[in-house]
Amino acid sequence: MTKLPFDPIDEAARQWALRWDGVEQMHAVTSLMRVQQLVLGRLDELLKPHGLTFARYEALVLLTFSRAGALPLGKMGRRLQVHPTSVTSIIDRLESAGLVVRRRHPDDKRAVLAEITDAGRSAVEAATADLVGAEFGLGVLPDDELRTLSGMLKPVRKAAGDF
Amino acid sequence: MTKLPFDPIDEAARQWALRWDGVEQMHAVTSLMRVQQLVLGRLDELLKPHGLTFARYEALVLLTFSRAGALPLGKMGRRLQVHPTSVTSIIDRLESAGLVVRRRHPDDKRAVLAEITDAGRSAVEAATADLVGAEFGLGVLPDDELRTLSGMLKPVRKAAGDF
DNA sequence: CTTATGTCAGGGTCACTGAAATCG
DNA sequence: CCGATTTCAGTGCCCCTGACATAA
Repeated sequence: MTKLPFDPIDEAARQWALRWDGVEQMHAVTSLMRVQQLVLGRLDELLKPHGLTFARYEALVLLTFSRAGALPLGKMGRRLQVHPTSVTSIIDRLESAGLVVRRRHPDDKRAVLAEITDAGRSAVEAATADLVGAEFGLGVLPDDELRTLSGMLKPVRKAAGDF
Repeated sequence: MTKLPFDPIDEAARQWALRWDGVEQMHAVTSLMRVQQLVLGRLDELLKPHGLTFARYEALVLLTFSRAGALPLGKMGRRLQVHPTSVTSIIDRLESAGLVVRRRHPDDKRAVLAEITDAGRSAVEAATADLVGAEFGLGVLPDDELRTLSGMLKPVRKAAGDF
């Protein structure tokens, strides 16, 4: 992964404009993909010592936010916007690591609750400290730009039917 | 994937602020991940009829931009910012689909050139028409916001050592 | 009976590590 | 010998489809 003497996306956009429409969209989409990859890579690197991936970390954080420290898997999937089978897989691995336990739902016998353990809570705290310390890999952007960024991405999520 | 009656990221940020720092970063990172997933899903959906994924489409476009319609695999990897083994895999599949052929480099016998075929050029044109027609899944954002978005993402790429 | 919940099997894409062969 | 280029084997991650058993 050598450093290039120029911005590869700017260069691609320059060539793109010579034959096709939508340069702004193309540049933004390509930038989005690349930054997501870079940031996710950095976060996973930070989370690795804690035995977590970002997806598993998000699930653990969601449980931390729930009053009982437990949620049905289906509800977690809808909140985290991930596929039902992915939730099963994520909880499987968190359970193997002892950060979560599966329990039967007291009222609805179809449902399964994922409940965070003490080890899970410790892991979330330690991992969060590392992520916050590393500014989530977005340290180059000031807070007002971060708010602008989030604000511009929201209509995209809304248009896609997220909420 | 049911629609939620509220924004799950706003809700997560609200809870986050009650116990940890870095809400702006957390909100931006989560939004980035989600939007990337949504947009990539849409693009892959548009590209599927053409037998392409977004990664393979990008490789094909890069070849279209080269003067000879051919580039060494290593150079493609650096331009597309993907792992060397991923380039091999991507070219493997493009070659199976008849969109690209492998040739020996005339000067450097270690290197392998990927050369786009006529079928490859047709596929790029057709796929591009579909992507541009769908505004790359970013139709809700006006051009000036797209430029702002790309402009804010660039320092992140630069800080990560992309160029 | 219909719908909702969760699990499992299986396929697909891509990232990465480590090793190897080839050649400059 | 060192380094660059490419390939291959294998692992891990996550997404998705389809089928299934269970229970509301």
